[in-house]
Amino acid sequence: MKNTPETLPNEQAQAARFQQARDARNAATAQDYVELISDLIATEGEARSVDVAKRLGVSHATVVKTVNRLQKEGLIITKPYRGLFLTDMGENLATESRHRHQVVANLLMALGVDEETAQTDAEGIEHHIGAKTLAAFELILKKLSEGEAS
Amino acid sequence: MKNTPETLPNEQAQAARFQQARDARNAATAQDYVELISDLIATEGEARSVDVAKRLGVSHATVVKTVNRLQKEGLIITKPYRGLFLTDMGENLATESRHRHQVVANLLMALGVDEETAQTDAEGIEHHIGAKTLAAFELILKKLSEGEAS
DNA sequence: TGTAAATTATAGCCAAGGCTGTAAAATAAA
DNA sequence: TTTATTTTACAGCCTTGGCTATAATTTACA
Repeated sequence: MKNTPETLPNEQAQAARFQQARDARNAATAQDYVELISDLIATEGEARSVDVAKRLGVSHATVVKTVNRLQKEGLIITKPYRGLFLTDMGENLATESRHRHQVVANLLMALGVDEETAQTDAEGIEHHIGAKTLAAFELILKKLSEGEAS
Repeated sequence: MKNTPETLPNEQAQAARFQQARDARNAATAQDYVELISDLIATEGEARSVDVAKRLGVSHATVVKTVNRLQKEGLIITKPYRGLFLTDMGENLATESRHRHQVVANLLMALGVDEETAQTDAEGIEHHIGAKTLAAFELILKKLSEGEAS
């Protein structure tokens, strides 16, 4: 079970990788919120913070605080007692995030992972998929769907 | 570009997914530290906090603080001016994390992603790969390496 | 209409993980 | 041996993202 490398990557390169992972972690919250709000509006007609809290599995106080921040950042609009809405920027981010999520989940399932596991792991993975990796995933899925007479 | 779902997942199920993603995020730091310390010891003979800081791309003060926490958690041992060491628990976590990292990076490359991108994205993705998904990835890689006369 | 329930907001707390700046200790070099 | 450099440690600050408890507001119902 010895799997240590013989050499390490270049110092700056490695630091850049970790930095990118940290950036992705920090961006994840905003993506989760706008994606969920967009989904709630699409399926339920409205997105109330109570429902966001329930679906994220956090307290409503946490949601209120985070929503306030995302509102300042220009992603969300709140109409008190009338639910949460997305700005154009928020809607664009939601669409993009949802797409990444779907691609990741579909790829995992194509690789033999069951749906529930795929959905769960995709929830974390999606935030760390760069443009190149996303393109590679899409290409694989396209190939598989074309040659689906396997 | 409308990709909204018609229905939402079950509320509890969705909350559990987000919770798991948050748990993975929280565990990521410890994994990054022990993995890097283990790699440094293997390749350089020692792991000093200065080098950990440089390779993570954070300040040394941040490393000191985090190392103190991980020491309390029983993963790391510090011998001042003699570098950082891993407990058995830390070594086990490092081995496991490194393995996951390698599997993820190899799979990305097998799917057509270039090495640098694979390494970067793997740095974030690895923390969100559950046992089932890891097994699926390993199976794919095994199949590919067996039928490598493609 | 008036009251109960639901929803939203606020206050205050905590831990993690960043940072800068300063101090101390050990090592290396003059 | 003294001095300079490197390494480590510490103090104090910030933001994010959690929490509970309490308050305020709105909606819904009796």
